Amino acid sequence: MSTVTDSAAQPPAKLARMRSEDRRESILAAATEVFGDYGYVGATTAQVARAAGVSQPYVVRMFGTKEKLFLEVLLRALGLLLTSFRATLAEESDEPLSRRLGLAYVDLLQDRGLLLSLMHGFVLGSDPAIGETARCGFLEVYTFLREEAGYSADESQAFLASGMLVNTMIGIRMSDEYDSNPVAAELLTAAFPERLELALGSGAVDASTAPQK
Amino acid sequence: MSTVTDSAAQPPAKLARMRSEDRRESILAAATEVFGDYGYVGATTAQVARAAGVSQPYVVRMFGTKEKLFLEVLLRALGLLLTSFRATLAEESDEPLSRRLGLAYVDLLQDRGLLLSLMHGFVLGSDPAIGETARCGFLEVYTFLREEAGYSADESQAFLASGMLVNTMIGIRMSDEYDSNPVAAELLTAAFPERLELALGSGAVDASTAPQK
DNA sequence: GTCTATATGCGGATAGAC
DNA sequence: GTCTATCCGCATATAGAC
Repeated sequence: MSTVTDSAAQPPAKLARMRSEDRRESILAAATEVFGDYGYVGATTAQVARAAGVSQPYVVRMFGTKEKLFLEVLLRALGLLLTSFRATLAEESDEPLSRRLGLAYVDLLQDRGLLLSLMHGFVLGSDPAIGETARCGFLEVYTFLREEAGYSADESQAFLASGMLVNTMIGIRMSDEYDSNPVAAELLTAAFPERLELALGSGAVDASTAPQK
Repeated sequence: MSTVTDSAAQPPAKLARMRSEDRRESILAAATEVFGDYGYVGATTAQVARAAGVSQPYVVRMFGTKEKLFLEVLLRALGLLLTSFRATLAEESDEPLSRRLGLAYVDLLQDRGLLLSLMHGFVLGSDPAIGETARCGFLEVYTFLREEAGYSADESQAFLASGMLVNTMIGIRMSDEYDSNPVAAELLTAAFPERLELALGSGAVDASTAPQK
C-alpha cells in the first residue's frame, strides 16, 4: 500500500516556475497584507515570503531591500486607489459623486492591507524615502480631488478626513468590538456611511501568517 | 593651581538620583517623542534612554518590557488628551464648543509625539495588548464626545475624522512641503482650521536622538 | 536608583547550488 | 527563477556591581 500513487516519485515538489511579472505581483499582494497588519518595521521579509509561498531570500533578491519592497507596495496601493477613483469619476450615475467616491474607497478594503499599508506609510514621515513617497502620494490624491473631481479645499478636507478615520477604524480593529460593544457599533456605523459590512469583514489576520511569528 | 576646586574630587559625575516618580515621568515624555517618530516597533529602548538621559537597561528595568513602556505612553497620552478636553469643556467661553475642542486638540501638538504615538497605537490593532488599549482609549474619547460634550454620532464622526487627518498630516510631515509646495500649503490650511502654525512647528526630529540611529 | 557588561535571539542580506 | 545555508548586526532583556 506504499505505492498507491506514482506521482509520489516526482522530485521534491518545488515551486512551479513563474513569469517574473506574475511572481512579482503575487509577492506584492502578499506584502501588502503583511505590511498592513504589522507595519513597515514590524513585518518581516520571512512573513511576506511565507504568505507568498516563496523563500525569504527570494523576496529580498527580487526587490533589493525590504524598504524598496515597501515602497513598491505603497506605489501599487496608490495606483490602485487612483485607478479606482478615476473609474468612478468616469462612470455615469445618478448618485452624488461624494457618495460614489466614498463607496469606491470603502470597496478598496476588499484588497486586505491596501489602505492599511498606506496608513503605515503615512505615519512614517521621518523615514526619508518612505516619507517622500507618502507625501507625494497623498498630495496626488488631494490633487485628484481638487482638479479632477472638482472638490473645493473644504470638501477635499472632509473627504480625506473621513478616509483617515476609516483607515484608523480598520487598523485599530474596532470591528472586533462590533457585536459585543454597542458604543463601538455606533461609532463604526457613523464612520462607514454605507457598506459597513465591508469594514466588519476584515477583522482578523489571515491564519496562514498570523501564528508563526 | 591644580586644586582650585575641591569639587573636582567628586566621584565620576553620575546622573543625579531622582525620585522614582519624576524619573518615570521624564522617561515617559522621552519615550513619547521617540515612539511618535519611529513607531512602536521602529523605536528602540536605547533611543528612549538616550533621549531621557539614562541607560538603556534602566528603561527596561523600570517598565519591564518595551511593550509595557509603550502601553504606558499610550495611557499617558490618552489621559492628557481627555484632561485637556474636560478642561476645555469646563471653561466658559463665547466660542462654539467645536472650535474650542479643535483648538485644544491642536494644542496637544506642543507635546511632541503625543498624538503621533497614539496614532501608531491606533494602527497596531493586530497586537493583542496594544490593540486592546488603543480600542479602549479610542472608545473613551468617542464616549466623551457623545456623553460629556453632547455631540451627535455624526458630529463625533466629523470631529474624530478631522483629528485623524491632523494626525496624518503630522505623521507624514506634510509641513516640510509647506514653503515649497503650494498644494501642500493649501491642504495644510484646510486640515488645520486654526492654529496652522502649531502644525508647522513640529516638522523635524529632535537633533539629540535623530542622527544616532 | 542607576550603571556596565553581556547573553541571546531574530531579521535582513549575501553566496552559491540547482 | 528559486532554493538552502549562513553571516552579521542589532535590540531586548538579564546579571550583577556600585
